[in-house]
Order: sequence, then C-alpha cells, then structure tokens
Amino acid sequence: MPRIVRVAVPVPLPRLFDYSLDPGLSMPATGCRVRVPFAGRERVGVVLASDDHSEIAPDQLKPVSLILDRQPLLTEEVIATLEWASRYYQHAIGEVFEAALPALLRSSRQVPQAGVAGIALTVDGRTALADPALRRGTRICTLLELLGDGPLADVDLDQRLPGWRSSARTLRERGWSEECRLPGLNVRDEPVAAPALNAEQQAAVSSVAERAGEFAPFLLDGVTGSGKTEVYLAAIADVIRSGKQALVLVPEIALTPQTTRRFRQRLGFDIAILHSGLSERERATAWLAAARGEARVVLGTRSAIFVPLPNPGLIIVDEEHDASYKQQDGFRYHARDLAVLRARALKVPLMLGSATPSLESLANVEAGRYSLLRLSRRAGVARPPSLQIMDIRRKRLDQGLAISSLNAIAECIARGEQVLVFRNRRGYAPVLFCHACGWSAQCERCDRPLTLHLGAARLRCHHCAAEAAIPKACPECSSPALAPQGQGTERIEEVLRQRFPNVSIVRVDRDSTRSRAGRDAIFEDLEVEGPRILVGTQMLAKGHDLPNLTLVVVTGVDQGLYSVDFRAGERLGQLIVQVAGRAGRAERPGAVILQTHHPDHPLLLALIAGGYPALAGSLLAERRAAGLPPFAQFALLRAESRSPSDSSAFLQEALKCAQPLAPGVSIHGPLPAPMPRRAGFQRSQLLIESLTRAAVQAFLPGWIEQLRGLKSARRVRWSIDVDPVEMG
DNA sequence: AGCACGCCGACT
DNA sequence: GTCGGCGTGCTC
Repeated sequence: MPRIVRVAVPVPLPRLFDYSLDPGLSMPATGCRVRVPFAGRERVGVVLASDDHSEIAPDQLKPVSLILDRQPLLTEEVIATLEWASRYYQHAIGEVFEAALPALLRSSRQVPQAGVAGIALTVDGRTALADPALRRGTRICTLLELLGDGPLADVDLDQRLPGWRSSARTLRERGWSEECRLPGLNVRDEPVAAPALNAEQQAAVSSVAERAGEFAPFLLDGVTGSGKTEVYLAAIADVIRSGKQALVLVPEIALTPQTTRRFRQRLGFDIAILHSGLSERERATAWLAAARGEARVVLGTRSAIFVPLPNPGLIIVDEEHDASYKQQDGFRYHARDLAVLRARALKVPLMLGSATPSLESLANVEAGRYSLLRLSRRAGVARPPSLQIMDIRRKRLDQGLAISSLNAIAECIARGEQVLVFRNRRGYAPVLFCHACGWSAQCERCDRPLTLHLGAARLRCHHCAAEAAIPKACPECSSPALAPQGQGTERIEEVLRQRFPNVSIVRVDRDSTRSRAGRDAIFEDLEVEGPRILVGTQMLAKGHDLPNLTLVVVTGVDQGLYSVDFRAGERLGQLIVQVAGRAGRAERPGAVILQTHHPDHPLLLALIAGGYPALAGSLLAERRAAGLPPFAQFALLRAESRSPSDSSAFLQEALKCAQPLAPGVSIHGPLPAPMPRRAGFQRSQLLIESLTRAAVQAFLPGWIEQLRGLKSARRVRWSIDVDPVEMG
C-alpha cells in the first residue's frame, strides 16, 4: 500500500505537493516538517495530510528525503488558522506556512534544545555549602550561595555575578555543580509590585476574567495614560495563575527594552519575546518555548500571531489600530484580524486595546460583536491635555513655526518643563528648489521630490534607495539660487537651536536613531527630566513616558487633511491624539497646539469639540454613507512593471476576465496607484468592492486562477491585497 | 519563485 | 562548429 504525505512546500503555488514515503520510515504526523526534493533542489515543508493514494502518477512521485520532527511543530489549531488565512488572503499555502515559522525552523538545521543553559548544585555542592569549614566571602562561596537557592540560568548569572564563569569551573571540577537546562527564558529583572488598579481598570480585568475559557472579544478603549498596560498585566497574571498562556501582540516600534523589562519585572520569568531585533537562534528558542508550553507569556510583533499555544488562556492586541499589524508584501495578512480568528478557535478572551481604536473595531462594538471596556481617566492626577488650533493663515512663520508657537515654547522652557515639536517628515527639507527656473530635485525612479538631508549632505528619496549629491548650482539653468523648501525635523531642530541656544534639544527620527548606539543614547536621554525640546516624527508618538512634557506643537497637520486615501482622516486623528497623549502625563497639565491653514476643517473641529470618540463617530457615519470599509469589503489587484503599457494591459485583461461580474461584486479601474511610479516601476491597480465578505471570497479564487493563465501576467509583478490598509 | 529545456545570434 | 540570450513551462 503506497504511503503518501501532502506537503506545504514554500513556493508561490496555490496547492500542496504529494510525496511518497520510503519503507521503514514511520508516517510523519500532520504539522511535522519534512525535507523534500522540489524542482531540482531540497526544500523544507510541512506535512498537512497523509493518504494511501495520490492523484499523481506513482512514477512522478518523489520520496520524502528526511523527516525533521518526531512531534508536530504546529498544533491543529494553528494549521487550521493558516489554511484559512491562505484561502482568505489568496496566498500560496506553502508560503503561508513558511511565514508562520521562525527562519531557523524553515531550514533543516537542528532545532535548538528546550530551555536555556544553566547550572545547578550537586548533592556534594549542597553538602559543601552547609559545611561550616567553607571559607565565606570568596567568589566561589558567593556563587555557591546563589545556587543554594536553586539552579540559575547562565544569562541570569551574567547579570547577578559578572565574571562567574571562572568560579563555576572550579565548582564543576570539585563536583559541586553541573550544567543543566532550565525552563527559564529570560533574565529575571528585580520584581516590581503591581500598583493598585482604579475602579475602571479593575472592572475591565474582571470582565475579562469572567469570560475565561470562552471566546469573548473586548475592545479596551483607554485614553493615553489611563493604564491599559496595567489592565493587560493584571489580566495576564490571572491567566498565569490558572496555569495558562497569554499571547500579547504589540506594534513593531513599541517592543522596546523598556517594554520587555516591564513585563519581566511584573510577570517574572517565563516570557518569550519575539521581534525582528533578535538573532535567528533567539527567535527560534523563544518560539519553541511558546510552542512547547514552557513560556507562560509570549510578547511579540505581527508574526507572533502564528505561535502555537498548547495551553491558551488569553490573546491581547495592543494599539490594535496600528497599521503595522498588516503585512505589506508577500502574504498580506492582518495580525489583528487573525487574532480574532484564533481567539474564537481557542475559546479564549481577546483584548484589543487602543486609545484611538480603528473604525473597524468601533463598528464591531456598535454591531454588538465586541464588548466595550472603557478607561476614561488618566492614572494618578494627570488630566487630559487641552487641544488648541492655531490658525497660521497670514501669520508670520519662522521656518514653519508660528511666532506664537515659539512664544509658547519659550514660556514652557522658562517653567522648567519639556516641549515636543512634532513634524511627520525627517530630513532638512522635503524639496530642493531653484528660484531662477523652477527646477526641483526629483527622484528619477519615483517621480517624487528628493528630500534634502543636510547632516548627511545628500539628497535622498524616501520611497526607494536613491541618493544623490547636493548640486552646487541648478542642473537646468546653472543658477546658484537653489533653496530648500519646506521643513523636515532636521531643519526644525536647526531653527530651535538658533532660537533657544541654551536649551537642550533632542531630535528623534529614523535618521538620528539609525545606529543602535545612537538610539540607546537618545532613549536613555529622554528619561532626563530637565527643560528641553524634543523634535521628532511618529517615533515619538507612542511608548515613552515623558512625565515632564507639557507642551506639544504639531506642525504639518495640513498634509493629512486633504488626501486621496479614505483612511487619511482616521490616521491623522489617531496620530494627533497619540502625540497629544505624550503631554501632561504627571501632575502638570498638558497643552497641544495644532498649526494649520484650515482651522475650520471638520476633522479638526470634531477633534477639538469631542476628542477622538467624536471624530471616530463622524468618520464612521461618513464611511457608512459612502459605502466604504468597514461597511464594504475591499480587495486590490496591484500590478507593477517597467513599462506602463504592460501593467495596464494586464489589468485591462484582468477586468475582462471578471465579466460577467459576480453578483454583489464591482470592480473599478485600472487606476494609477497613489504613488504611480516607485523605484522605476509603473504601478496601477484594480479595486474590487463588495458589500459582503462572502461575495468577494466566492469571486476571487476563480478569477485569480484565470489571471495566472494570462499571457500579459508574465510581464508584470502582480499581487492581491485582501482588506488593504494602504491604498497605494 | 527557481530551474530546466529549447531554439536563434556573436564568438574561440 | 558552440556558448549563452531569456521566452516558456513545470514543479509531487
């Protein structure tokens, strides 16, 4: 009887591949990895099924080269989630499984051992420790005493007793200690007691605890500074006490050493951290610790949503509105949406937390699908910052800063407090312009202005890797009258240094934090509480506690007010509220100044009058009236090619294939992408729109199958984006 | 996506 | 004569 396994092989093809199993090999279970020959080379795939016969002719079948796991690496539930995601996001099954595994486990290298390396006392060691003749106070004795309380991880000893390794060698030679593996995953930080929760926080924690063991989605809507993290920590502590695991997702930029330290201090030892800064081995170790059930808490970014949880208790998605949960290339999944799916399958509560919830989640609350938990009070005595529109029409500006803003900054500094000047654009100036002929420096491959970076003395494209020297004279007319137009953070920093020569000024953007040393220095510096001015981009919008910050000046508001992307308003509102949330976190009240040429814009008025809830309410009503998500389902067929005719020919053909249209589905386009040229590629797209998820889902598979067969598809790079977050 | 197989131009 | 261009088609 032939023995067949069906394998998800990491190739961009929408099917599984059958392999035979040589006699003598035992049948690998579903969820085990195997090494298989594929198109002339060896690949690592995951077994998804076994059978005693195959559609493929026996002489076409190749045998599995190697079975890599005795036990399944993935649980049934993760496998089902990935199969669902492959169908829903229309992405090749093998690549979906590849995305779910840490890089080390995508290769056939050996899986790291469980736990971490550590040392433990032997019986002889214990005897020696109890021996009154032991000389106290020596390094050897100190180590012996430390280990007397129980085995310790090497990484833990590195912290507690620097230089312990030579003493450890002596202990081992005397037979007093031995190497061991410990379930611990991290250095334990000095534990910190939990602060008392206020009534709202307590109510939120209890609501979640009451629903333990069942699917119960919650939206935790908590203003900045209201202590959402304390609610998470208390809810997680409950879960740990009941012996279960919690999965916590945070946006990329929020997973800082401060965040992980806080979790470790409060929750103790068994926390698996998963983020891009780790080495492959560290990631695989943390992933396996979670998958084996050793880790009680998994704290990670987007891809951590795929970690198997053998003993699940709770899933949390912090800053659930954050766009970084949507993968923007390849397998374009949304981690927040998959969190809902997994929580349902695992029968656990789900907490989606944000100070500025996505309109999708608010609509789910409105529809009664999610329960709302509200934290309306800031912790301690902190009060919400006051928002104030500064009309800068016909006002004198000093490099983009209104005189009255500068005065407000001066007053704030005089009081010994801190100021944040927010500008969502790094570099010195977004345009370099010739006053004589009107020329400006453009990226040849993106048709966008190059940003002037004075510090690096380069012109840089923020959309591709292009860089150029700064010309001394205009390349068109040779005039030397080249002038920077507009302000980036670098330029605002310069203006502020001239105006406030004696004040400490720190700039925080991707440029100033590029090197690890620079980043660490800056973030450490942020903790200093003396008077100072911070200049920065989005990077400053979340995370860091800045207790002495009392004034935020937001410049560049207008760019977000009139945009082609229907989500721009939602995003701008979230950004303003998040930045404003940095101000006045301690006992001093905060003020926020919004510089704008459109003081009567409805978005700003709604924000001033009723804060984010009012804005979100009116945006949601607009979306409903206009039939936009979350009240409609979108998908994009994106295409890019070197020549503009190739992508439009493909999209035209794709449009033809879709006729006659399935009921309930409509298609618009081909439309140029919001950025029609990027890195030398022409980009355009079709927008697929439907009132129901079911209608798009029924339409897409057959259509995509046809697209694969199109001749014109060969000449373009194309992809499908289901539930797109960026319309470009 | 890779990789092989295949059918036409400038080279030792 | 052949090395190699990348169009076309397949991958269990």
